Amino acid sequence: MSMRETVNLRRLSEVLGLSQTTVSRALNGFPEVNEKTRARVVEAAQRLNYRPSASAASLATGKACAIGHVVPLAEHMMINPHFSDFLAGAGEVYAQFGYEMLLRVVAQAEEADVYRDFASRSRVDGVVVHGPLTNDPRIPLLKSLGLPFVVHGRSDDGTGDYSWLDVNNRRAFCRATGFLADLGHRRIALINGLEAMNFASRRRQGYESVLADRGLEQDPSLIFSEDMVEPYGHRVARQLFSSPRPPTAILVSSVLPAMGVVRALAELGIRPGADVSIIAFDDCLSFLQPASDGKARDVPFLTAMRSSIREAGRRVAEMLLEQIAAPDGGRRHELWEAELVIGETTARCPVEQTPLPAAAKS
Amino acid sequence: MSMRETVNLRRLSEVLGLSQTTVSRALNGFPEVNEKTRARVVEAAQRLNYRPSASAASLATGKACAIGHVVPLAEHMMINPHFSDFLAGAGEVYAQFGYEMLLRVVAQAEEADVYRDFASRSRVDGVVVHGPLTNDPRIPLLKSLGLPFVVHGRSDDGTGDYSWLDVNNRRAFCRATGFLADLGHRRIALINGLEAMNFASRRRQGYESVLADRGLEQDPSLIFSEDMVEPYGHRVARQLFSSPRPPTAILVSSVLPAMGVVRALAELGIRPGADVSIIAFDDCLSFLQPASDGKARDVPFLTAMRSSIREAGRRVAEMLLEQIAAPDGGRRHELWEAELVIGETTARCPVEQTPLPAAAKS
DNA sequence: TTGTAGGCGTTATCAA
DNA sequence: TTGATAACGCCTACAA
Repeated sequence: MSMRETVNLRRLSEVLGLSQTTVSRALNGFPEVNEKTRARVVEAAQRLNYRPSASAASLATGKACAIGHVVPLAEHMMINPHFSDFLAGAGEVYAQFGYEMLLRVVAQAEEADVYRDFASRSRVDGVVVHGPLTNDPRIPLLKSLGLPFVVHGRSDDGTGDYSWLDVNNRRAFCRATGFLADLGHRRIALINGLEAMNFASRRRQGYESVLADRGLEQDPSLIFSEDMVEPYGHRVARQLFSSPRPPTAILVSSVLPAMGVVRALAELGIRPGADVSIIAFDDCLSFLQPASDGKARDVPFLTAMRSSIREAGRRVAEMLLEQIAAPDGGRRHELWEAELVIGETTARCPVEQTPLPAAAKS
Repeated sequence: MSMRETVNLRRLSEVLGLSQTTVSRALNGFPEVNEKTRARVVEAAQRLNYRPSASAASLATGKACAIGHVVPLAEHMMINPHFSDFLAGAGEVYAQFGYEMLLRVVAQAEEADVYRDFASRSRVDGVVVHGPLTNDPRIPLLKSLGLPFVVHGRSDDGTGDYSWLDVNNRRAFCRATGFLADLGHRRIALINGLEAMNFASRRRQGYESVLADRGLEQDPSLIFSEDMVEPYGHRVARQLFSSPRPPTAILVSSVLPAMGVVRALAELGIRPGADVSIIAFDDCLSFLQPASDGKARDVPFLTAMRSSIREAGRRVAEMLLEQIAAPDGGRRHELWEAELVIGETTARCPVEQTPLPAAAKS
C-alpha cells in the first residue's frame, strides 16, 4: 500500500459522509460532538492516516506552532556543545507540546534580519535569545517586532522588562574564588569567556569582588577572556606556567578550556590538585557524562560550579510556551544557583602549606 | 513606528494601485512584468516591510521550504558534538538557499512517527538520516512515504538505492592500523563506537582485516564498543592499563573518548606517543579547533584520521536540496577519504625497539 | 448535534 | 503587460 497520496480533510469528510466542520471539531476535541460520531471520525482518521496540513492549520489559526533559535556563526565558529545541549533540552519540551524547533545558522551580523524575517513571515510564535550582551540590541528589536521571547541569561538593559532565566554567575564565581582563597591560594588566574557576554562579565565581577574583599593582589596578567574552546585553555595554561610567577589556582569558565588546561598540565608534569588547583564552571555537557549504569558515581575529577545547561534549555522552553499561551501573564524571571561540587582538582595551596620552593613548575 | 501590524499582499497591492497578481509576479521575478512597475513594487515592499507569509506560500505552492532532522534522545543521551557540528554545516546551506532547518528531539523509538508526521502534515520537503544501522528500517519507511532523503553514512541494505554521503571508514581504519603495525605495534586496542551503527562495524572490519593480513593476534579483550563519550575512553584506558598485557597502541573512534584516554594516561603517568601510541578518528569538532589567528598551525597533538563532519553536513544538505529540486535526478553517492594526519601521539613501539621491560605501566 | 459559508495570504490559470 | 478568479487545506462564526 502506497501512502503517497496525502488525504485531506475534505477526503476524510467525504469518506465519512460528514461535513468538514464536524470532522474538524471531532478531531480537535470540541465538546459538542456526539461521542459516537467522534469515535467514527477518529477511527477513520487513524485508518486513512489523516493529519492536518501544517501550513493550512497555521494559515487558518495564525499560530506557527514553532519556536526559532538563531545559531550565530562567528568566523570559524561554531555551534558549540553548550549551545547544543541547551537545544537538546529545549527540543524535548517543544516536541512534547507539539511545537517545532526551527534553527537558523547565520552570521552574527544577520541575526536581526532573521528576527525580522521570522516576524514578518509569521514563521515562529516566539524565539529564544542566546548569549545576551549587556544592553543587547536584540531585546528592543524583538519588542518592537512583537515577537515573544525568553532570554537565556540577562542583558542588564536597566529595565529588566523581559523574561529571562539565568544562573547566578556572580555568586558562583564568588563562592569558587572564596573557596580557593580559603585553601590558601593567593594567585588565582581566571580563564573567562568573552566578556562582551553578560554572563562572563558577571563572572569576572564575582571573582574580582572576592579578591578585593580579601585584599588579594589583582594581577591583570592572570585574567583571560576568549571563546571557550579547548585549545584556549591549553594555550593559556602553557603561557601561565612558563611565566616567572605562575598562579597556584585557576578558575575556568567552562569545562572545555578546562580540558585544555589539564592537557597542558599533563605535558608539563604538573599535577592538578596537588600542584595547582582548578575549578571550572560545569554545564553538565552530555558528552562528558559517564553512561549511567546504575552504579554510584565516583568522586568527580574536576571541582566545579555546576548547573545543567540542558535543564536550563527545558525550563526556558517552558517559560516561552507559557508566555505564548498567556501573552498578558507578565514577565518571568528565574535565577538559578550553581552547585559547588568538590572533585580532585582542588587542594590546599602547596606554597603556603610548605613555605619552601614549590614543586617544579617549569 | 510600530511594526506590529503585518502587511500582506492585499494591503501592498492596494497601496500600489495594482492587482495582487502583478505584485506577486513582480516580487517573484516573473519576466513579463514591466520593469518600471517592478521597481515600484520592490520599493514599496521594502518600505512597508512586506514579506510573504510562510504558511500561505507553503499552502499555495505545496513546498514547505524546510528540511527535517531527527535528534535521537537515547536514555541519558544527547545531542552530541558530532551531531551538532554536522547540523552547523547543514544549517549554513539551508540558510543560504532559503530553507528552514527543523529539529525534532525525540526518543529513538518515536523516530518513525516523526517521519510519518513530517510526511502527512507536509512539514518538510526532505530529511537527513543520521547514524544509519545496517539494514536501517528508516530507509524503506521514507521511500514508502515518498519523502526525499539523504543518508549520512550507509546502511548496506543490499540495494544501495538511496542517496548517501559517507567517509571511507573501513579504509581509514585499515590505514591507521597498518600505520601502527609499521611502527612495530603488535597489540593494538580498538575503542570503537556502537557497532550497531554501520560506520562502527566498518571501522572494525578495517582494523580486523589488517590484523589478519599481517598475522597479528586478534584479542577480543582489546576491543570495545560503546557510545563515544569522554568517560568511556577514560574507563577503558584505565582498564586496559591495569591488565597484565596492556596494548602498546590504541585506535579510538572519536576524539571524545580519545580525550578520556589521554586523561587516564596522565593519571597513570603513561606518556602518549612515547609509551603508548594513539590514533583517533577526528571529525574536526569545532570546540577543539584553535582560533584561527592567521598563524601557521602547530603539529597537532593527536595523530588522527581526519574528515570534517561539518563539511559533510554542508555537502549532504546540498545533495538533498538538489534532489528535491530534481526528483528524477537519480541517486547520488559520495565516498570521502579521511586524511591520515601525524601528530605527537604515535611513535615506534617501545617494546620492540628495546626488547626490555617497557616503561612502568601499572 | 451538525452543516454552510467565508476567510486565512499566497500562487497559478486563464482571459483581457 | 495586467487583472479577475480559483485553488491550496484548514478553522470558525453563524445558521439550522
